Amino acid sequence: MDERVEKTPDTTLHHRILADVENRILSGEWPPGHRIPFEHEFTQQYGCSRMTVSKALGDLVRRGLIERRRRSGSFVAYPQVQSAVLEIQDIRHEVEALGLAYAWRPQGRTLRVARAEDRNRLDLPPRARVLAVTGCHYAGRRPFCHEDRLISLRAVPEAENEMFDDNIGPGTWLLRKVPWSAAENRISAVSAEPEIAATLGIAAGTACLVIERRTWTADQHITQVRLTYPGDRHQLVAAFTPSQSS
Amino acid sequence: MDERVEKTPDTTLHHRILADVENRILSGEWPPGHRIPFEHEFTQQYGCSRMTVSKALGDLVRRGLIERRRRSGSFVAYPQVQSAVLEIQDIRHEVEALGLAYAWRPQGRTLRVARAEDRNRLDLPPRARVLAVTGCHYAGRRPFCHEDRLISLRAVPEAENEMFDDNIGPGTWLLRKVPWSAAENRISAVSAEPEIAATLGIAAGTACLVIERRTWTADQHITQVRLTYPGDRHQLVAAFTPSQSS
DNA sequence: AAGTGGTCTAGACCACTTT
DNA sequence: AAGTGGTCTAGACCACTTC
Repeated sequence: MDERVEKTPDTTLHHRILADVENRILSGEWPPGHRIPFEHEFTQQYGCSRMTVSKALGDLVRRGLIERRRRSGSFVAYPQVQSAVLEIQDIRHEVEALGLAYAWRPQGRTLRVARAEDRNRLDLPPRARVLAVTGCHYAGRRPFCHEDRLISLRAVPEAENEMFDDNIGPGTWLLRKVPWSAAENRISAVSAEPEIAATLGIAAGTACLVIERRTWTADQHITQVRLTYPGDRHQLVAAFTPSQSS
Repeated sequence: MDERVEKTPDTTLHHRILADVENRILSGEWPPGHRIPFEHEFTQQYGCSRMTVSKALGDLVRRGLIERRRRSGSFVAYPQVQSAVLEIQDIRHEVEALGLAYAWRPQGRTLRVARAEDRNRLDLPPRARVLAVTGCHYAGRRPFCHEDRLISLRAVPEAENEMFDDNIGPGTWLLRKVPWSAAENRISAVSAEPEIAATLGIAAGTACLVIERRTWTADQHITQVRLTYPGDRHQLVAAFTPSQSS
């Protein structure tokens, strides 16, 4: 009680408010459905302005811990949907982060007018031209992941002259060439087909983790890729409610 | 230019700023590394205060589209890590959302002092008591997902008297009993073992999607669960850069 | 030394929703 | 009708970083 302990904030005020409320929720002191204090009550308790409280509570909404309703107040949310954050790296970085040498070895490269199957993967207009690329990513000497990719030449015309041979995979190449994009990932499990199994050096039928990703910019689809990982060697980790925000 | 067109904002100002910047980035007009205008330039352009600009740019940082550095400015980020948002539902809701009847059928229930294997799954002190539960979730008449769960009786003592028989799976039960929690998910692919394959009605060795989830509250571990989905029937969808925020 | 973003204030008006 | 949260302002001080 003596000595000005207030000297070292060491953290921001809105972060302290956020952490305090979060602890009360995670400890069970404030169960789901519980009405937490109003903004003006927090301002009194912490001796701060409404905006500071508002920022903290807004972050809690973003994390899914509370819901806010006008005229009613703010309530602890019922945890029905867990929105987890999944970090998806570029494969080159993924491999190098493991301390292994990265390599890309191309297998096939086909230029063609989009078939019905292609247009299904990429949502293209009729007669659009696409580039289909297959190959394998290596971590050290072991196959790491098989790639089967479709690139829209309308979105990335430069790809037509690119051979993807000198250890630069199409994913890495596109990352440099196409400025920014949004994506959707679908994750599933499949039994490896014979050709892919041979590439990966596993028995046909082995369970594999498959990530299918569609990527687009503001107005058009760029690429669709099907990445096949040997299931027993790869794990995706998604942490829910990470400790950081703001 | 005539008529006050300013009448209908129809959206908030900070959201308009955010959308404008996002479009410039996704269209490629502002490539990675590009320095975007300073806050005070935005305030002039939009005729607003700094806090409004700050909120918009802060949201863009959260989405991973820009990075901000003091004294230097704000820059379009290099898209190396895609942090995708994965929505993980309670299985009951997942099934009912498909318009199918949900059912839970228990298979095994064992009360025991934690073995080494159990303590590895749940990070418990020696001699802690745990409840192991196995069973299957059904969508309509078809098996939907096999569950293999470990519950810490230290964290949830009431579970000792719970039988999990009347269509309330342990996940749903825990969701009601334990107020709020954080979790970590690990996603991988495995070949179905004979017993699980029999439960799911698939051939042994079929590729399955496995989600392993550990859940804890502020201070202690609650439960660990291993969910096995038939790989060809289930997909996880993770959207990157969703259109909403704030 | 100067300029950036990070934080915060003490107000204000408004939209929405429940009473 | 009243009270909540949502948005916004026009300032302010500070920390950090590059100059």
